[in-house]
Amino acid sequence: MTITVDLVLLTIRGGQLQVLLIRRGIPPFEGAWALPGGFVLDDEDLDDAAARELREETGLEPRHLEQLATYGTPGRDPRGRVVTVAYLALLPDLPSPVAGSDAAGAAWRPYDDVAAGGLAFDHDRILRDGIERARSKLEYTPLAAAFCPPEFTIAELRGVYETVWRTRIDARNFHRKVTGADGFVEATGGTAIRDRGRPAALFRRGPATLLHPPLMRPAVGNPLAGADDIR
Amino acid sequence: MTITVDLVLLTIRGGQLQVLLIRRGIPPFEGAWALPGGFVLDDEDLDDAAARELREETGLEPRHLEQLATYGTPGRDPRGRVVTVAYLALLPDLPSPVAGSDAAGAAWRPYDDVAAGGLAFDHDRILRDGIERARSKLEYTPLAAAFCPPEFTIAELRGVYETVWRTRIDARNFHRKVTGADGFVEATGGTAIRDRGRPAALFRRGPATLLHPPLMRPAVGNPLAGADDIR
DNA sequence: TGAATAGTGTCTATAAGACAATATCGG
DNA sequence: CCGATATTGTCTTATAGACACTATTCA
Repeated sequence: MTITVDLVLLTIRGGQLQVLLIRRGIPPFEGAWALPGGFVLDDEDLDDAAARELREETGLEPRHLEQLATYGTPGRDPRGRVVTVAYLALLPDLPSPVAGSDAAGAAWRPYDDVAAGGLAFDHDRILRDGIERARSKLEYTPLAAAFCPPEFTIAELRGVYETVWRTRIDARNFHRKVTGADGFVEATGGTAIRDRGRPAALFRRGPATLLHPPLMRPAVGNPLAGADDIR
Repeated sequence: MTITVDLVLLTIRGGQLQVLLIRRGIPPFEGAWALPGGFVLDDEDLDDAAARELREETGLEPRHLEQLATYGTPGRDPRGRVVTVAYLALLPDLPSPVAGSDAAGAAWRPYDDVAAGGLAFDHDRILRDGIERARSKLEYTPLAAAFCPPEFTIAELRGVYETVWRTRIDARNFHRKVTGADGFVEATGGTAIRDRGRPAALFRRGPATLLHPPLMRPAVGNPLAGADDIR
């Protein structure tokens, strides 16, 4: 059997959640969009393979990279039995769209434009699982900062939540909650004027890795949503 | 490369969290304890392979079986490059310890006796990850019922939390919270006398798959615990 | 000054946790 | 009745969310 890694690379650009996709130049699924990925080398750890792919596609060192899940349904790749280990990475808005990419057809695509389906292989499902992982991890980890540059304002951090969760959050309560949560963010002392209005204090990510208590997104209508038993 | 599945099978017996282990009869790690597992067949989905192993080891149909993570560090198996997809299953206390097992040396072992280490391959780490997954999923899913028989009392459900979390929970507040959470448990109408005292009402698992709000274990001292970035 | 954004204070509804009180069994 | 466990109720405190208010900038 063959082992590959596939990457769900997410960022926020222009107020939209975007995902890095590659336009396939060869069959199968020629011309279709796919998640970036590649083969795991013979003597390479899975995490290292994912980090290497990330470097090759974006020219970036991993900031947050975590294993998502593994997909191995027979027939998912028409060329033969391929098991893929999917990884999720969250990136700040990059200066150049895809710096240093070795894939000619790489592009950031708004998730909303892609969510309807049409990706190669089983990448629609992998992408959906990655989005859901990101959404839920914002609740109980300080991961939202991974979408931000090293120094950011509370309003920018709030924008991450609003974009990923597709909700509107009260700026004042959010400010109190985030600055009050132990180890979530640390003031740098600096300030910045992002738009009009009073300058905002700058923060960097704090040392916490878990939020107690979590920042909860509003309850999701019915309590039966989100089944995640055996796939 | 070779693909295997390994199972972290957890149950609660005698007030202890226990894990199903197999004593290895052949090298490598001959004589050591290991997680049950086996090869993924050429035309078999990963989830199906895990379910098949579960049946072979316990004679049971899966009640709760979920993918845990995938481990593929070169050298983790001295025989060659083997990538293993680990699964987590939660089982009620079984009548016969390991009914229908095809592995002669299978046994339930208290997690506390095994947590110190000594398992074959990288199974110490896989087991630890499985335990942590179970602990955290009790918070925001109704999964604790997977440790119980089809009908159970609230006190038994509370015992699951107390055992897995190693905490003591106020029986009265727990009762109110669990019976009040929408879709967590449903009264069957029956009652049962488990020990001395007033008979307890029997419940079965409800339709909810997520708890809103979650049942939180007490905050874990420092906020830096629980890192789970790239491994 | 006025518009705009940042940040603080206050109030209220809700939930969590402590714990009293009542219910129902076996002996 | 007594001891034990189940279940309900009450009280206190903490937190979430709504929203008034103040602060600081640019135009």
